[in-house]
Amino acid sequence: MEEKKQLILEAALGLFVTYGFHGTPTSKIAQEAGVANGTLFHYFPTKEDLVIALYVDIKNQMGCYVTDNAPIVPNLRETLRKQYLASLYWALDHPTEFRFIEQFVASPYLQKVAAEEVQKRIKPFMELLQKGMDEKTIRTMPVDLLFTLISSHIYGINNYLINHQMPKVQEHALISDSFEWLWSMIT
Amino acid sequence: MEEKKQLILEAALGLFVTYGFHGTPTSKIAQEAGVANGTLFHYFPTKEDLVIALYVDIKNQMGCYVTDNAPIVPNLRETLRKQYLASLYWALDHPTEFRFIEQFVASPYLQKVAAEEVQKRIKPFMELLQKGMDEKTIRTMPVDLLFTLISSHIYGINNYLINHQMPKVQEHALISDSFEWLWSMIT
DNA sequence: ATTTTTGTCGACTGTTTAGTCAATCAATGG
DNA sequence: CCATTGATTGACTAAACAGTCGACAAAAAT
Repeated sequence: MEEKKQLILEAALGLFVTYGFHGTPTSKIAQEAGVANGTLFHYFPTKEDLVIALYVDIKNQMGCYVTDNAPIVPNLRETLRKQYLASLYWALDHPTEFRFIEQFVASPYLQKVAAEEVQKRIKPFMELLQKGMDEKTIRTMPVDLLFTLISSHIYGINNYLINHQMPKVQEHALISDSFEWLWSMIT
Repeated sequence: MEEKKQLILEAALGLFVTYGFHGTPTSKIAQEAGVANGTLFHYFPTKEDLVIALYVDIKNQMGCYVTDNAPIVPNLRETLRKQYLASLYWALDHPTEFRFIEQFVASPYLQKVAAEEVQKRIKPFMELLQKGMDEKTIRTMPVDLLFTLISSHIYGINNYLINHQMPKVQEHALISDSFEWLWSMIT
């Protein structure tokens, strides 16, 4: 029965984002999830385990969404564009999850999650970028610098979108434009 | 006698970055600073006050450095370049402070610090960007979107630089290049 | 039918924590 | 030289916290 585990993760997510890791007692998480205190520790031996499990879970969700909705096609630019849009739309649809990720990666918890765990999902994407540089479409630079550049661009745009509510149409136009800007930066 | 206040801020900075806000008891901060527990609360009535004071203090330091080292000159591109470089070099020289800022802005604490406090320092910079758009040098877009784009670019580059140690010469070359990339994105 | 495993509960605990307080101490100023 | 003010101390406390435990229930396995 994984149902309660899910409830705990969901409750933890909301509380962490609102009050921070420090300001969220496990007791409140259990209460919010509608389970007993002990149940929480049955699934997550320590609070840290819970935090990290939540991170891994969310990263997986996002990863699945992107790989499902942004297929790799022959054209590099189109592939990249699809991945870019998919990432942004996922983030827009999951603002709470996004905030959690932000909070997590800025915290010392990040160092507790294995590097491979982080790298695993993004490997195909890295190879895509590398190919783009090999065929001289994309500017030559260390591939993980390029990745950092793209990631922080997405983070930035998303933060802007979160803080400036606007109609869907306008939102879409902005996202579409911003990819062009990104593209002109890296080519 | 502001000396002890400074000692407390310095101790807090190091501990927060290493253990996070939650993982750092006020008692350890006082101990590390070499002052009594009560002294800490004499200067900062609550732990939250301390965290926020530290944020404001660091933001001020950074702001001073940039305005001192990156004068506004007639040429927009050069002015922007100077500000860009100054920001990055400050961040490179103050990795701990930078990490703290990252952690802070991702945390719920951010909402406790008045918006004006945040906006105050960057106002001249915003006006600079607005002027660049008015004279059609820079792409037309909401000015705070442009600001977000530049900020996250700097954050990204800095994160890369922190995680990939390299000789000063190479570092400088990369920073110089990355400004060109940024410039090609926003013009 | 009986044992074993697994999930669930919530009262409980030992520790840790933010914050208090009454008592000194240092400095300033009238 | 005293009075007032502000800085400093560290022992103290009340509350909050992460995590434990023994009991019970439900399901699975034998």
